[in-house]
Amino acid sequence: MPEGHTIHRLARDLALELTGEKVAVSSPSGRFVEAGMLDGEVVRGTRAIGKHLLIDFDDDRALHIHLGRFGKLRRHDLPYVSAKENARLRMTSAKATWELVGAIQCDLYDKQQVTELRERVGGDPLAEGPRPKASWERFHASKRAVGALLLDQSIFAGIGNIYRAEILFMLGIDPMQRGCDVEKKTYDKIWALARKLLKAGVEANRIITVKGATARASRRKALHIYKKKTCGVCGTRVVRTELGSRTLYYCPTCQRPR
DNA sequence: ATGTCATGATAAC
DNA sequence: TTATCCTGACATA
Repeated sequence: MPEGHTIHRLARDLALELTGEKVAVSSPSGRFVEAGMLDGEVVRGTRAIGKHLLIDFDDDRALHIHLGRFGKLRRHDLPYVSAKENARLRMTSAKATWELVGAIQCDLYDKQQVTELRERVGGDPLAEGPRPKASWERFHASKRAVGALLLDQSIFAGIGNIYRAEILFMLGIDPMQRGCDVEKKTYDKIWALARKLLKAGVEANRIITVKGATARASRRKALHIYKKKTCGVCGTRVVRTELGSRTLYYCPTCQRPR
């Protein structure tokens, strides 16, 4: 299930099996109407921008996918024969078949739409190079709670609900603190930790934030605070609340207001 | 069989 | 703020 790390990992894995390949593209469910326009075309490459996945074709066209909360892009060995016809997208190269189910978006973008996507989505901690200034500016100008800002994709593209909880806990930040009251130094720490954790997430292909937790660790052992009952550091009962219209878990002792 | 919950985002009020 | 879209796993009955 997808936060930014999942999408970046998919971009990497898909590239291995699709780039330079002529692909058969169809829409078994019929809900990706433009599938036929890509059928038989050659994939030029793949990219992740925050939680958005782009699969590039000729003429600056790109297949744009956003998994939302439920979406999955599943890989199948060849030959793949499906009993179910619920996939919105099926894409087969000489190496594998990939099927898309449950996504919130799957459409064909032209160059202009890709540009608009880039403008709409903010700095991605997993992107190379310096982070965009606009990220801090938006953050610093906001009266909204930090806990809400971490989910704002125009500020931190790729962070989702689990990473939000883990980052705030690991840095001891009160989720209710207003963005405009957060020091630059703290913001920098958030960014750096997001990058580190998301990178680890890409490698493990899952979210692991506890140092030393193995790739097979249970969720309980892999995470600090998300869905926990008590704080592993101080034993305080973890607060479960709603912030930014998502469930937030935090420790009122370790993440005390300041 | 039915209910609940989930790592997301947007349009409409 | 809310309603809505997307699917599946698991719990409960």
